[in-house]
This record gives sequence, C-alpha cells and structure tokens, in this order.
Amino acid sequence: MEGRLSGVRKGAWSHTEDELLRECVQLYGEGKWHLVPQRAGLNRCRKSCRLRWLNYLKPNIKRGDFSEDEVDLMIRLHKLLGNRWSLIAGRLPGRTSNDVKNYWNTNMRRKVQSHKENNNNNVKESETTWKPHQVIKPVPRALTKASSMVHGKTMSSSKVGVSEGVSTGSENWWETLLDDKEDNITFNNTTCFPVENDGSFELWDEELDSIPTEFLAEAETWSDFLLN
DNA sequence: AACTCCTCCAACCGCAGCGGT
DNA sequence: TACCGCTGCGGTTGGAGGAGT
Repeated sequence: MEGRLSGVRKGAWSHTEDELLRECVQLYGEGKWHLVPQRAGLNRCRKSCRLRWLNYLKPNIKRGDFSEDEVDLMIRLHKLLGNRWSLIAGRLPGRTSNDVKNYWNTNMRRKVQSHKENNNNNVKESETTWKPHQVIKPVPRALTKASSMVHGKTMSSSKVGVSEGVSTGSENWWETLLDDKEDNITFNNTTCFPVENDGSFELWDEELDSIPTEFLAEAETWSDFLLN
C-alpha cells in the first residue's frame, strides 16, 4: 500500500491534522486529493485525507442518531439499490456513506437477521412477506464534458411525480429533512433523484428502465416508495 | 478493582471506472 | 488499444469505550 511504502502516518487524526486539512480544502477546494497532503503539509495519504474530509470535516455533516424518517428512507433505498451506500447517503442529507454503511451493519442487519429467523419458524409467512427482492444496480455514470446533460440538454421527460394527495404540509417530511441542507438537493450524484421545486423527482431514462415494473407497480409512485 | 466480552465508529484496503496520453 | 494515474466506492478491520461478570 501507499502507506506502507511511503511511511505516511496512519490511524486516528489529531486536532492539528484536522485543522490543516480543513484549511487546505477551504483554500483550494475539494478535489485534487493527490495534491492535498503536500499542500496541507500532512504526512497522510491522499485517500486518508479525502476520507477524513468527507466523513468528518465536511460542513453540514449530521452527527448523532438516525431519525425514524431517515431509517425508513434508508430501508426503502436499500431495498431498491442494495449496498449502494453512496447513493443511499446521497438521499440522506448530512449523512455520509460511511455513516449509512456503519448504521446498516450495526443496526439494520441485525434486525433483518432476527426477522428472518422469526420467519424460519413460520415458513408460510416468509413465503409471502419476505421474498428475496431484486436489487437494482443503476449503472454508474459520470458527466463528461461532452455529455449532453452538461450542455443544457434537458433531462428525461420521464418525471415521476409525487402523487397528489399523498403528502401535504407537515407530511412532506422529506422537504423539512432537506430544509437546512439545501445544498444537498442539487446534483450531488448523477444517479440520485434530483428533486424539483414542486417536490417531484426526475430520473434519467436509463434509471427508469432499470427499475423492475413489478416494483413500480407495487409502489405505484415514487412517493409511495419514499414515504410511508 | 480487574478482567473479558461486545458494540460501534473511524479508518484502512483493494478494486473498478474513468479520463488522458 | 494499451497503459497509467486519479478518484470514488464498498468491504473489512482495529481499537476505544461501555457493559457484564
């Protein structure tokens, strides 16, 4: 590994290192991680710097317990996406992929495990309520300079609206969830569901195509999927 | 008080994908 | 087309701290 080869520091970050990294990112911005250790004067590998920033130092990172809403959304997204932690985290403002992954591994996996064990005692129930689900794996894609998406070409017209009548006012919990983190609403990930002003979601055609029709039929709308 | 066990989170590691040459 | 470097992701590990004995 690069750490072993170059003898860079590993392990927990000190307050001084945090400050150096924070100042460096504020000065030069995110990205160019291979330059960060040199710029910041840190004896850390680029990966370590990036991870420290993304998981701990980055502004707007939400710490503390996951709310019920967040857990609910996480479960639904995991059902749809599988272990695509970065995508799931992209829909949970302030949460990092590491947070989501850790939370799932420590809490949810155990719950699912115990649920399955319960169902083993009741075969009929497991056949009906806990069918193995098909995990959708959207093809990761990046926006290149040549991409039509970057050049102002409009997105797919396949808009899946939040169904009327499903949510109004305080029931739009996902909006309040995003209120204080409006930066996260934008295209922080091309495979996420960009939120329109009217609360609907837009999807690339490929995204829609990749979703099993049974799932959509079952959920009817994205709001059904995203909301209780 | 001392020890062991367990939990959980931060950090590490390897790999895949992408862009540039 | 092949190679290289960089980035980002998901799986795994290590260790600090709490709980139990």
